[in-house]
Amino acid sequence: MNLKRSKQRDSIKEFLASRKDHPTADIVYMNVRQSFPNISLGTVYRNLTLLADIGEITRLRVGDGIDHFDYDTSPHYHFVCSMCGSVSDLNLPVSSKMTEAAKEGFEGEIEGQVTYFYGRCNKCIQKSGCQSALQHGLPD
Amino acid sequence: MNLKRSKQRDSIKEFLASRKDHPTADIVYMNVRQSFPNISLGTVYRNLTLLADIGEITRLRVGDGIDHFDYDTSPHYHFVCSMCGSVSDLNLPVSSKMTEAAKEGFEGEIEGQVTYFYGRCNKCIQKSGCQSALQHGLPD
DNA sequence: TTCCTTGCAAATCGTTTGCATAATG
DNA sequence: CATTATGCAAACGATTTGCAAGGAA
Repeated sequence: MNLKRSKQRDSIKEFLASRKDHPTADIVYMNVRQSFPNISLGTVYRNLTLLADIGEITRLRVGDGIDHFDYDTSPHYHFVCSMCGSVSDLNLPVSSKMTEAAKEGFEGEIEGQVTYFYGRCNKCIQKSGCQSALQHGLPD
Repeated sequence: MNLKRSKQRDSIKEFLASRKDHPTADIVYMNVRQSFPNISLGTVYRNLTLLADIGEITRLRVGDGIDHFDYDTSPHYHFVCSMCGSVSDLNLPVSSKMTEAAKEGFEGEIEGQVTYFYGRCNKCIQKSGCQSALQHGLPD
């Protein structure tokens, strides 16, 4: 399976690299369309999946049913706002202690763990004088 | 929002209580259908959502894009097999240390965290012999 | 010229919802 | 009786896929 460069894929990578939040496929689509008005959603999905498969980006599944994508593939934790759904990086050292602990007495191979934190982001706290009914599908 | 008992809902709860794995809506549907041949998938979804909302069961989102449901609402960790997709309980004490650590220096409210472990379950290890890392998101 | 990539549209998958009818309290 | 729950089917949103045409090596 040999890769051939494409301007669309380059543009998708470039856009992702420019953002510190973690855009969804649709956000990527809307933005890349400004440089490539004819690009299709399918192409965006195909490239995001491909880039994730070869390890150039990370696919984030944070429980809202929508995939988010992160240009930063180094291990770090994420925070998900239950009100607005925004995803951001957390400044918290990554520890493998829990994974190690989980291996104890488990008959099977534990390769890793997924952890994300949820709550209310700063912006939503400040807005919250007015009550927002919009809840995301995160466990309470 | 008053509840009225229904045989279908009882049956769904009963089925869920009988399983230590964490069935999807479809699995619940297929099984409950043996007692209620006319039950619809919609009813199963409606009841699972309702039960999760009132806290009688837990909705599990483990990154496979399919919701799993757990009759056990007490806090505990889960293991997801990357090969067969099965979800099982882990015998690992729940700690809030990570959540506490995450709150440090974060401008926003962290309410909790979601953690699950992944790898290969015992059954899949025995079936797969030597070929190990091949199935893991690598391009074909 | 090979075969990877694209745009487009249709298809898929899990889940939700509108509606008329049935069941519950 | 006033509501809530159901079965059915259609609608939904996110993602994938088949195909013919375009583009890179």
